[in-house]
Amino acid sequence: MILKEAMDEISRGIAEIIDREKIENLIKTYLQEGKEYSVKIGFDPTAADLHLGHTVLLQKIASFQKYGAKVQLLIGDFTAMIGDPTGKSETRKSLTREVVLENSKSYQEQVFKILDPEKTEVVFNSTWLDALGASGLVGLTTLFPVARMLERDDFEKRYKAGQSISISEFLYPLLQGYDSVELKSDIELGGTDQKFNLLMGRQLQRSYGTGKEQAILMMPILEGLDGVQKMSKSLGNFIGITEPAKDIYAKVLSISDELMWRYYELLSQKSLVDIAEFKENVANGTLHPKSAKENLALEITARFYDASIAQGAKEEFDNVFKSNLIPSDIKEFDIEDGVWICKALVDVGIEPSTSQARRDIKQGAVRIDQDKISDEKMNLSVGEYILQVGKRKFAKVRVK
RNA sequence: GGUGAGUUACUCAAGCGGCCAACGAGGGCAGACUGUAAAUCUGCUGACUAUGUCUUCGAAGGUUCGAAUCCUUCACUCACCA
Repeated sequence: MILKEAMDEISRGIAEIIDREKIENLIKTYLQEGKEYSVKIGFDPTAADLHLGHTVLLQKIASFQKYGAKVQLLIGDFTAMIGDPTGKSETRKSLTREVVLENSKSYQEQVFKILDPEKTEVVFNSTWLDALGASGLVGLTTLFPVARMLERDDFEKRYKAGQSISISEFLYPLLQGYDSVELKSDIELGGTDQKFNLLMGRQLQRSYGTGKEQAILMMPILEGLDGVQKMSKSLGNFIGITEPAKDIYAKVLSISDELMWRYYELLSQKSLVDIAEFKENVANGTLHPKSAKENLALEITARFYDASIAQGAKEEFDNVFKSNLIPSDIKEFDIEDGVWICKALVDVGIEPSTSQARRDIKQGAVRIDQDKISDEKMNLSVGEYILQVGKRKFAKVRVK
């Protein structure tokens, strides 16, 4: 009974599972005998900020922690220096060791907003990969043929398209797989884009005769705010978990209706039954899609803050966009008398250049104290003004 | 190592001596319509107090009144050959 509950929770939203039976047995054994098992999850500390895309995986791991998982949080400090080629259409530049280590620190701080630190062990793969040495590395490479390596989707594409693939990129999956050998993981979690690498771990565990073959559970890749490409920092379509509450709220509300259901499925903790009901109600017109989205935004915001802060973010949002009020916490600047408006807009950081400012004024996108302006040559005289560009960029200036 | 092709703005991609701050597409920004949704329509999309000036077409030189366009060298990428 409890096992079924556990498996239902574990299965929610997943993309693919390899060796489901094994996972079920591990959980069953835990429930019966209290025996723990290890779950590996790898993070590449290439970006120091976690976003909602990462939390899809983290939440799944948190579920495992309820059912006897001892989590091996692997910081790929060694492999990050190579750079994972996954999903990249071009060679990725590698990071220096210092940057990697610095990133991994802030990673850990953020990860424990979701994971239970008591049941998590943080490990660095440089621990064993540094020690592997050239001979160990060569040994590892003999276990896998190039032709199989080229089967990997992105390698295949790049190879056919005549783009360069460096040898070090071949090493990446091997080393990541080798981590599983060292950690003797029972299960490894990752995104679907990691399938090849995850399977490599399973394969290598077998090749090295560890007596284990990790089960694999893959989560779908969360689309970013654009709803098309995967959420990532470099594409700028992300919601960071350390962002201010009002930004998280506003960003969730800006996603498309279609994407909202995806976020519900992967990020909300509401039951699937509830979500199906929302969906139906929206379809038959009894629930406005905006309301459904507001609920989602509140829930997600509250996860990283709390319910009252989330509510505050909502009110702030409604004030600004429904009632056209000015946000309460806009930045203030002191500016000298007689400053050219375009210059002022650049100085307070809501326009990138005076050229852009001119264009926006021409298009009626710039407002002073709520009134559209059209004279791009005007100067600001003494007083206090609210400058606004578009719908969401504000600044308060005091001209002296 | 040899031969050939290529390197253009955020991305893709035209241009191959002046009409080029550089066609087009995507993206982005802004406006209209809305629910800061989608779809759609429109404008903008190097910088500069600006009917002009300046810096951009891999890098550095050169030819020319004039170069993204021609020449030389260098760097990088790709293909075929070895």
